[in-house]
Amino acid sequence: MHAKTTEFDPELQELALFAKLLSHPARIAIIKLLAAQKTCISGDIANELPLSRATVCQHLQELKNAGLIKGEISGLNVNYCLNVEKWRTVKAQFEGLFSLTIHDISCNC
Amino acid sequence: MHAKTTEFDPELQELALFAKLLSHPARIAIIKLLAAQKTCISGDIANELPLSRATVCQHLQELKNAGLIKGEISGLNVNYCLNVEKWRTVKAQFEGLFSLTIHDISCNC
DNA sequence: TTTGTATGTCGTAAACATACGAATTATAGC
DNA sequence: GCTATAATTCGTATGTTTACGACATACAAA
Repeated sequence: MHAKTTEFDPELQELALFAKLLSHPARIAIIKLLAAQKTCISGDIANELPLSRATVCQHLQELKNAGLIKGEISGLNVNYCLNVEKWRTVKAQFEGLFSLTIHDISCNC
Repeated sequence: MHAKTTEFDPELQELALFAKLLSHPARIAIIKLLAAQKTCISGDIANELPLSRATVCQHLQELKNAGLIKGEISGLNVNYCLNVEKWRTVKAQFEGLFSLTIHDISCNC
């Protein structure tokens, strides 16, 4: 994050961070897989995506650091799942933005 | 956009691009200002944000290139406004994501 | 036509994101 | 203990974003 972004309203900063999480198709794909419980296992997730294991792992860590997913070691595998609590928070933030009342009557563009 | 992102489902790519638009607090702030019609004029928008005019202009162009806002010259000023049509499209895409049914019962994390 | 004001573009520096091979860690099973 | 396997971290190359001063453009009004 650039230094300047900290000068914005904290709510705006948080929403921008959530948006950044969703700003790569791999991360959206991961969230969708986990929501559908098609697979939990790191390797299986990597196999579903057109990226190397290393890159997928990087995206997984990004989602994990943000608290949006949780990971749990199970033998040789690692199971990931959505943090439903956090997902609800993200959803609520976006819904706040999208429920803005739009006053576009006086606009001539 | 990296070459690899084109290998994902086009719907996912589009949503990721919309998310990228919202991934900077300045751009969210601009959208909120325009939605509230607090101001339309480029210079006034710049004055509301803790960034230089040049940088704000860059963010405005980014939103404009994506079709999310429209700009119209009016004498010395430029009036911007939200493209309500496009905003509805963005909203619908996100709502699609957030209306995912979550199957987290079998997950132990 | 000159001057001032509002915008936008250019060039560029610094920070950040994406991607992956190679090395590392950690567990399972022999 | 060894070996195989799964996952992650490291190092690094490449591309993108953010930020802004300086310059360019375009209109208005003196």
